[in-house]
Amino acid sequence: MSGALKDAIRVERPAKTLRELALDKVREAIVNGYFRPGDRLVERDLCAQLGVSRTVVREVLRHLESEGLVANLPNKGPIVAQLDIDEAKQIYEIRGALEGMAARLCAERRSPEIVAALEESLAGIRNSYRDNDMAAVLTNTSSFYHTLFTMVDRNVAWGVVNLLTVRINHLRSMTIKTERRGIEGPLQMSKIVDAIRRGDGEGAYRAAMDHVAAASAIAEAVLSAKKPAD
Amino acid sequence: MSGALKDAIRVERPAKTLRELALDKVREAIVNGYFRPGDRLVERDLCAQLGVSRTVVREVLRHLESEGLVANLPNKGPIVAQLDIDEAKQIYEIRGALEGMAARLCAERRSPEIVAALEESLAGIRNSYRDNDMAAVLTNTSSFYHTLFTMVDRNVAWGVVNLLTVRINHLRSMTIKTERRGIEGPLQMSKIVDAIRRGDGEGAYRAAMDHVAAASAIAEAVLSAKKPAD
DNA sequence: CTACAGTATCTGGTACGCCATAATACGATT
DNA sequence: AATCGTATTATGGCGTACCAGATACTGTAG
Repeated sequence: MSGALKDAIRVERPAKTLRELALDKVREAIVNGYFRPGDRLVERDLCAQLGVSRTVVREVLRHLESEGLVANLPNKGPIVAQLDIDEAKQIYEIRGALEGMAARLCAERRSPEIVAALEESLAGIRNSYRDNDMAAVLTNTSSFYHTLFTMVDRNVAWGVVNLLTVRINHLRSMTIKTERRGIEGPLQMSKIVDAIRRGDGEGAYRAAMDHVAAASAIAEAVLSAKKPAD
Repeated sequence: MSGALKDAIRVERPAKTLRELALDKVREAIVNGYFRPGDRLVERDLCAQLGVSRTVVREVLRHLESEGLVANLPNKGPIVAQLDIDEAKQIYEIRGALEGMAARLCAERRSPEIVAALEESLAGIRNSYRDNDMAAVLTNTSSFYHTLFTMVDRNVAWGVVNLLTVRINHLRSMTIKTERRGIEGPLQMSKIVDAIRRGDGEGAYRAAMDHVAAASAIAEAVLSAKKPAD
């Protein structure tokens, strides 16, 4: 029994540690707003709510801190990180640079598989918009970019994008609900796919940049409209 | 006593928690090779070596894990992450995209302060090369890029670059020792500064990309020359 | 009504113990 | 002697209890 075959019969084990489960739970809770920005995250309360020990909770908080989802006030403890408008714009800008890079690489590869995979994701997004299922829009959008990166073996960049994206997730869920985004969003993304199909690296780069730039502009509008009332 | 004045007399406290100190120590130990890639990081041993409790050690390991410096084998525990050549190339590529972006922004701002600050860092690098002080070369190079990002208020991107850079740190220390790097490195960086000085955004972008591309090529050569013997 | 002391709350940190698992060594059985 | 089963050990995962220091809150005395 040699090499790759050995993995085939490997027994699938849960393998998830309690800490990982707790991490996912808390991250999810933050991302979809169960914990609001600025909320204090009291260790012992989390212990009770999650049903795990302080050891686990502390490790989870450290992890989320290094992800930028949680901020730590000295001698006061962790709170859900606040997202200021400048930081959000920076994140969109970085995503633009990286997604543009990935789009260019996809275009230069001229592979029909890539185009097919991207179109499948895009169709999923259109369907989700039609069904008004905003959660599905988000996951399908993620999968679109996931294929964009992984098809050209850029998993590190994908990891970075993912890391940054969770920090602006509640913004994302607001931007996609915006008027006209249901039409313009998929339109911009199809421009990316078009450029990739015809092997136009520069065009794919620009199209990807345009798409996040549009999202950034909407996010800025949403955010500055909300903050003054805050 | 009102407002800003209150901070003036504030007693400067260490402020660094024990965990942060331990984090820095371990990261440093990994980055400059005290712990080699693949080494197991046994919690209880680290407790003894660092003189802290297991709780702290565990939090530190989690943090380094999310930084990509430590990998966790299921049921075996943490080891120092191995760096494969493909991942290194991806990291250099991302740095190219982000540093190029920052350089372009610097050029577009046309501010003499930026040029002055960059030239100061560059002079530091030249001096360090002349003195054959490789550690100083690294820190000065970091400071060069630090100013590149912070002068245009791109602290998030700087954070990303920093995060990625630690993962290839031992590569960096090998590339700068390479023949001719002491001449070509600063030369390429001065091209970045030149482009910024004349407000040439596209040129600055290309120059920054060229610089990391060169570093990437050297790193690839170093890495592929070393791996077969491994 | 203000100042101050006491108290509750919470994090940062430590110590210790228990359990599960993996690997290894050891011993027994055929 | 080879194989199989069983202790032992090492280690991570997890939980609990405790203490010190900082902060926020509160009630009381002047």
